[in-house]
Amino acid sequence: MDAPAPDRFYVTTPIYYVNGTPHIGHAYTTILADVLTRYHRLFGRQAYFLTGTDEHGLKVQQAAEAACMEPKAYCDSMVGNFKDLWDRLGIRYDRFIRTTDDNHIAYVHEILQRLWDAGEIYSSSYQGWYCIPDERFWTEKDLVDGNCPECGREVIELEEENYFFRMGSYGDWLIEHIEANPDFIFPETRRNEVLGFLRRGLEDLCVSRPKSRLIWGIPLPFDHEYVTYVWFDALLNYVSAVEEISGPNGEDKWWPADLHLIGKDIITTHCVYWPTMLKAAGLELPKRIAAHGWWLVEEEKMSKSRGNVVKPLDLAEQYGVDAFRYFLMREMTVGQDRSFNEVDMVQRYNSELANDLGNALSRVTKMILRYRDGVLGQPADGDEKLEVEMKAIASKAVVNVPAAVEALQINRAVDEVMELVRATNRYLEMREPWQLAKDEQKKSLLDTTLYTAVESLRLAGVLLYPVMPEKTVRLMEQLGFYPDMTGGDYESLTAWGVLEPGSSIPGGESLFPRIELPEDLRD
RNA sequence: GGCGGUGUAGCUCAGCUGGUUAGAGCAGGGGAAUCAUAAUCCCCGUGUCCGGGGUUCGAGUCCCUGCACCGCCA
Repeated sequence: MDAPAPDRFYVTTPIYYVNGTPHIGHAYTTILADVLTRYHRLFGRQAYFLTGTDEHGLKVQQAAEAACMEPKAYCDSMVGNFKDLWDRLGIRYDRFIRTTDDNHIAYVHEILQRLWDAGEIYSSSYQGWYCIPDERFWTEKDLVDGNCPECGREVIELEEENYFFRMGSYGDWLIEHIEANPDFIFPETRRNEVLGFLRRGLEDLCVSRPKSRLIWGIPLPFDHEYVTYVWFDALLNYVSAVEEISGPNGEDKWWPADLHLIGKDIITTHCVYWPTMLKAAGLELPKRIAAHGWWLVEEEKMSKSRGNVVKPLDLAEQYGVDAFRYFLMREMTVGQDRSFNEVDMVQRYNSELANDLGNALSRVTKMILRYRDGVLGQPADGDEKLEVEMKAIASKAVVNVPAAVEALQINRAVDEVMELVRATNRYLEMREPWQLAKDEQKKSLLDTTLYTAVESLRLAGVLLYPVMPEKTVRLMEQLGFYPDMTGGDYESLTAWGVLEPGSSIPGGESLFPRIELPEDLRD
């Protein structure tokens, strides 16, 4: 599917179960979506970023009961946990969908009715072994010593009428689709897993729950004694959210999504259930589904001085949101697992953000202030070797960053920028502007040097903006550059020589002050 | 047990369709410089590229096999 880069980018996160407590996994997925959205806007595309909460299901029903609340009111009280966190993490989504939203419910009804009318859903009886605490059916052969294979607890035999979606009839079609579209599932290892799963044969999917077992759900439009299976409800959010803004004639069309970001735990629902549902409903399939890995959080040593276990999200408060975002994007290869710990984060911060980037900005702005009264000088016309090299490295980053982002290699994109930053420090050592400043004859070369360094850092700021939206804006401001980063004209933003000679370079406070590693983490 | 993946410097990892003396960042050692956030820059690696076979003029890179770890399924 080598389609040309679309001018629109629609990205989704999973909708998070409203009953849960947000943790680093949620934060990572959502930050990644935010970063991708900002990158695509920077590249000149329109972008739409959807996240939200999944609010139906037995656990919510029970938690609400325990709290003596109506389920919806309970959800209302919980949803802020996510929204507040996203605000604190600098995340700007375009829509926060809740599966209890009226228009979502209406859309789920519409699709269910369509599938029912088309004979894609049928009624049948189902017999199996049911684990009450896990809300799951098992077949006879699943059972371990007659108990639930997942939790080991007792199961009861249950037979009930239910509604089934003819998912099994789409197995071959889906295999063909995945084979014909190598990018459909990312990374490849997950793609192989899904293919392996499908080749073992696909069964129909139970899409209903009798109200005797579950009340808190979307009623089936054709049988009010049942509610919709939560996943069937939840998955449809990706379409329902943008369906309502598509305009009367679909002129503002966002579906199909360009990218569903998911964790590796929900691959089957997204890579099997979801495409077959869409196919049966006559809707287009998402362009790509990317499953990322986990942040493995080590059990931090309990320490007297700290008193309790450090949670990753606390580090965002402690060291700054942008530093936290930087670390997550910098360290994680999308698709793989990664361990998270504070020492690594502090070291990465100090070495790359404080020593390399922050210090480069500091030395350059202070030299301009000191040698040139804060005014950017005129670079020489003719390019000498060092300047030619500097520009080549910069334009390499300008080219490689979009390619890396496109390939979901955010860590590589960041590395490209850091190479530019390191090259800037190297360049300064070669030119030694502090020596040039001592000699009136070398005034012109001094100006050229400072200008070249400023432009390099400005570009680094532009290219890192999606990862660190707040810090990079301050970086650019310190260089007297005040672009509108919400839209984006990539070419003009990243063109060499955007800053006018004679413009003032305000400088400012240290962007990334060095961090002292807390006592109890040193060794 | 079946399918898939991974195994490269102390650490984290790059190495596309096989081709010059196997690379980067970090950490470590030495030096230079002093504009800067005691930051920066330069120099320093005899690594069994997991082991063993094989294909090839030539393999970290392909094939077979063994081991270890991981994932999905059972």
